[in-house]
Amino acid sequence: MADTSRRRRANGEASRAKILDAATEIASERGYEGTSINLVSKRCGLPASSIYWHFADKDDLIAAVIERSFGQWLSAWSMPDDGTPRDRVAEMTVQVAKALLESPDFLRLGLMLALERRPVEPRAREMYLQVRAQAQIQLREAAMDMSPDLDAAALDQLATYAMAGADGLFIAKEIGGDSVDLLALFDLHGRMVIDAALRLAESTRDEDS
Amino acid sequence: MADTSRRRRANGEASRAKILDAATEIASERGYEGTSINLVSKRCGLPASSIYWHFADKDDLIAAVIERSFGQWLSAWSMPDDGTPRDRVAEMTVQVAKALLESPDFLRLGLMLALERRPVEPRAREMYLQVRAQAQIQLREAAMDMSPDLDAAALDQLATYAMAGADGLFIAKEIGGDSVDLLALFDLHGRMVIDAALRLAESTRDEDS
Amino acid sequence: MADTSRRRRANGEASRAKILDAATEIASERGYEGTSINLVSKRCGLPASSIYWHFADKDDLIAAVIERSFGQWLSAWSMPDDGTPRDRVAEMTVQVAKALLESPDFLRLGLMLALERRPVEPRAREMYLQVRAQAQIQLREAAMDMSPDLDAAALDQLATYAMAGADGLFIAKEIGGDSVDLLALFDLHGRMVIDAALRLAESTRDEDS
Amino acid sequence: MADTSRRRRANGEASRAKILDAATEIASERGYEGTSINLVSKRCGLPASSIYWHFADKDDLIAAVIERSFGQWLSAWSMPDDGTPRDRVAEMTVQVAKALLESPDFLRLGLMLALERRPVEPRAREMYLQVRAQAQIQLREAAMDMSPDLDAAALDQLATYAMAGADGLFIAKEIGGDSVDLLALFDLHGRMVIDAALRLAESTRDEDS
DNA sequence: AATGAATGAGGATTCATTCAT
DNA sequence: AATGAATGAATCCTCATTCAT
Repeated sequence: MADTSRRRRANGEASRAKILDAATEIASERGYEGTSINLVSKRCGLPASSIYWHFADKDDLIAAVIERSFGQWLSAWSMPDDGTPRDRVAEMTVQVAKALLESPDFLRLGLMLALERRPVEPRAREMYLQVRAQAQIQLREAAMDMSPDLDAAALDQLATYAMAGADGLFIAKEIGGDSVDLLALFDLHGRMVIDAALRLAESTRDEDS
Repeated sequence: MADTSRRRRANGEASRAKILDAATEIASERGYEGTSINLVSKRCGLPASSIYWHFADKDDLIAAVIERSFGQWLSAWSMPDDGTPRDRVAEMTVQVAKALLESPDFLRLGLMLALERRPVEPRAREMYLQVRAQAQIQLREAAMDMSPDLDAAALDQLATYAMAGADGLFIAKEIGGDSVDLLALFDLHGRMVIDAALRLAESTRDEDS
Repeated sequence: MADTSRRRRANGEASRAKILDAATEIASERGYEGTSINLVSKRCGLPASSIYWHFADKDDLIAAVIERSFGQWLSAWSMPDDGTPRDRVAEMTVQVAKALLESPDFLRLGLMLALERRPVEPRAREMYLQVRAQAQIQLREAAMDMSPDLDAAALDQLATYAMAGADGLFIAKEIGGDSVDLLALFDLHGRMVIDAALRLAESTRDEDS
Repeated sequence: MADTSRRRRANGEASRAKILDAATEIASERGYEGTSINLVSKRCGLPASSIYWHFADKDDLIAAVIERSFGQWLSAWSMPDDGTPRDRVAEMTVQVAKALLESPDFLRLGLMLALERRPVEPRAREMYLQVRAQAQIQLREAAMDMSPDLDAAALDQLATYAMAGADGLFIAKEIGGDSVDLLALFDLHGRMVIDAALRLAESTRDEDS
């Protein structure tokens, strides 16, 4: 009896989660426009009108998808803080690669949203871009940690290049499927980024002298 | 009178072009689902039914968009065939970067299509993936040209990495806008790919010995 | 504790009043169909389900609005019982005009309900029409008081004309806003009604002779 | 064959008219909110989506209802231009009364729209109010024609009073049905308005002396 | 006395597509 | 070569109402 009442009370949250699960699946497969409320309703078992009890509108729903997925994604990797800078970059690279493999939904939907340029920008796109910007800052800090001599522009370039590689490899994996060895490619990318840091540091020194 | 009839004939192609222009704009802004025939009709000034005179259905229209955009994209760059391998890679890198800057519609739409995973896959997606696969083969050949010692797996990896960088940098430019110096990043990427080729060649030799 | 429980008890009435306030506002702005429970819920701050605790259904709610508004409206004026018949008519006219100015909600909603002709007639419409019918009887009695010689048909006509003027002037005020001097127009109307009574009395005598 | 093709070509207009007929009926019975596109669709036999070929949206549809009804209404009466002013007023009064009896839809819907006070005012309301304003101007001119001595304020008052009477009597007829002799009441109203003109002229003269 | 959650029916509107001309 | 008109299915979302707590 106590359980029943607890379950009843908790149903709100449970339903919300069921809706978000369904919406995440569908949105990461078909993008913003392709995610119809009806489809979500069928997938989660609740009537469409119930979705509107939990979310103001479709925009709100998909923004919530990004928000929740972001939390899960964040918890999947963390900046290591011991070892040489190189070791730490290598470790981080592996973590990011694994995170990409484990929860591709977030990135796939995010990239689709990011590529769109519709007149009224969905709130979800804005949220995803903010998340990306934060990640970029972390990458820049890691770059600074590794090559403290680099100037601001070089750090930006490095961080952008590092993230671009991650995005591109993710897409390669999405398209190529099992024929793509994401871990090996990320390993290569990690080493390339370290090389790039050295190269940029060199050219910085050259300019100074 | 003769002029009029000639113009009438010519209008067929002109209308087709107007429709494709509108559809390209919209599809590269909003993806496959977001491109409604009605919207295209409004943007190109022709009634929706006229679109169906020129194209069998929506799928056919968007496939035609990819087809035409691909032609334009192809004509924007060509594989150089003189100089050292390094020079040729560098030259090609610049050309690709410039082509991305000049006609981003093709890649933007292509990537959106590639990321989507809907049950009935649009013909346009299939077309884009084929184009991509061809490009990958060319990249592999360029890599073999540059480092003839590499084994098949290494060549694949290199071509995949080169293309991933291009995709990722394109996305960075799309999101970052003017704050991203695409040419400089592509230049960096070109050099990184050459380095990677050397590195992979080294490790191949190490394994052999 | 005693206070709390008392306040809890009192909240019942207070909530009911808050709901009725919101419903009155909305219904007099948008009519029967335009008054959605959700809108009322948002305006009064109570959840929709709470509205159903106080009222059986939407029909019941709007009927209650009419009922309460009618009470307020009634208390805003009373039939004077001294002076000459003319003075009493004049006094009543002013009172009605003032009541219209002070609480236009009742009449606005009432007239909207009266004009509608939907298959299932709302209870509120029925209530409003009854109130109107009673008012008409009172007007007829006032007319009889003033011109005792008039026959039944003339009395009906006079009462109808008097009320029609009031309705029409109310509408003029609603549409014209500040540019309409309702008191002056009601004053004119009052005098016209008295004239009409005399005129009808004359023609009655003419027919008799 | 010629007939068929003509009819086919004319179908657009015919469908538009069928839709407007149905919408007029429903809107004048149930007001703006009560007029659902689905109901109109059922009444006119065309699918709901066809209504959107002819009208941009519901607002546009109901505005078109007012526009068309207004044309029909206008053609139902015209200002007479011979006889004494009194005769002309009397004649006009009869015409207005008959027009009210013949096409009550326009006025009923118009009054419902006029009474509403919703945040975003329907275009149809705006149109009805413009029509009303024009009618008021005509009434004012008739008043000036009859009592040239009246000052501007008195003319406004007179025109407002005349129109208020018409509105009020229309409502009385709507509510009272057959028990209300609209022609007799309008006749009374016409005479009252003439009396009022004299009265106002008198008081104007008094003030002057 | 109140409310969070749910729900089926219906709201307006857009969809891709067809067809007669 | 083109288009006005039509159409059924689907879109997002709101409706009045219920019910367990």
